[in-house]
Amino acid sequence: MKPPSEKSAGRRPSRPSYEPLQPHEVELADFFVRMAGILGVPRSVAEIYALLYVSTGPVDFDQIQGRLGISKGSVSQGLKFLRDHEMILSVKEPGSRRERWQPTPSLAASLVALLRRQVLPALEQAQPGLQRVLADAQARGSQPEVIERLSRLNRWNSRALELAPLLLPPPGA
Amino acid sequence: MKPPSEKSAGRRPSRPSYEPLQPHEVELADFFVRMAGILGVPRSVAEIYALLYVSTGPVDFDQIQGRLGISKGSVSQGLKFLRDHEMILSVKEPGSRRERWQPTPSLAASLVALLRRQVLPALEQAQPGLQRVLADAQARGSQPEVIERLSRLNRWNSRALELAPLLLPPPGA
DNA sequence: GCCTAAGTTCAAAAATTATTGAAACATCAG
DNA sequence: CTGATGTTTCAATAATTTTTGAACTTAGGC
Repeated sequence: MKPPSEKSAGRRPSRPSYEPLQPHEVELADFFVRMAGILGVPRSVAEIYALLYVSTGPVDFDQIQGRLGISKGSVSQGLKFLRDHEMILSVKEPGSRRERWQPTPSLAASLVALLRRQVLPALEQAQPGLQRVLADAQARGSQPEVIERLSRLNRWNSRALELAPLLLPPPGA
Repeated sequence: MKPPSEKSAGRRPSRPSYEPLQPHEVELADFFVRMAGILGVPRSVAEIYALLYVSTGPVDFDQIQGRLGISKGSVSQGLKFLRDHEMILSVKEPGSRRERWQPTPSLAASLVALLRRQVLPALEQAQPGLQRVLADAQARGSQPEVIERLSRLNRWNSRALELAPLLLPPPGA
């Protein structure tokens, strides 16, 4: 069933070959890839997460690279992304420099952190601009309909910013 | 204030020139572009929407093209997208074939429709696959931790599908 | 019924985004 | 310390997405 080119003897595999994803793993990866796509997260990142998610224990760098068949660079960047968004954790074995990765306990929390990072800065940065746009429209006596639209947009933005800390509590809260 | 190359006489402008966006309009467009980016909606589409959103009355094809300085093709595709997602409405003047566009009353509803179209199909399509992944993991006796993760994912997916019609009511409801 | 203004289509070009891989860097076991 | 292992960096390339524009279609005014 498995190709016979694994190891020549009962020796430590100096460059172990890794199995490609099993069908059931591919299925899950596809799901994550698709969901990630909606948020603009690259395929390779979603695949890495999926692999950790279905894996029984923590997975190390080389396993990720080998099983997914992607480059070192991609693995490194992917792990960085997932780390930055607090979606994975590393566990270190004693006498080894190697890090092994596993998903954080709550996928929900991870997604929230992800959204937070994308949406909040946009809302914050937009705030003064939106107010100016509204003031502008009022000053130039635009149609009430337009004023109304812009007011509503401003109210939403403010409310979103107020609610944000409640719904999407930052890491240290 | 305005450039003197507008029209040579009091004649009908055979190819009218359109003003580029005003600073306050640019500001709003930037906001929409950024938000749209999060959902993977192209810049030109967001710009078109922003233009309609700040404009006092319905805007026609040529005005959109002229003021945004983009191609016919982009305008056509952008309007198609916005139409398909029920984000804009056309009003037609009598004796003219020309359509004039304005945003639908509720931006919120528009966004909901947009999300619905992206997320729901993914959830629906994933359903059987996710169940299979879980069954698979159980059959092969994976670690309880993995089983637990996959179960939770399944429960979420199901719940999301149940809730979807309530939170994101389809057009005819 | 024509004929033309209004809009659509879609293949090619441009722009953007993701991935690779080789070189640089960092760390720690010995 | 030092050397090899493990990881990151980043310029170059590949893949993908968006935009363009010219050819085509359609609708409706005359």
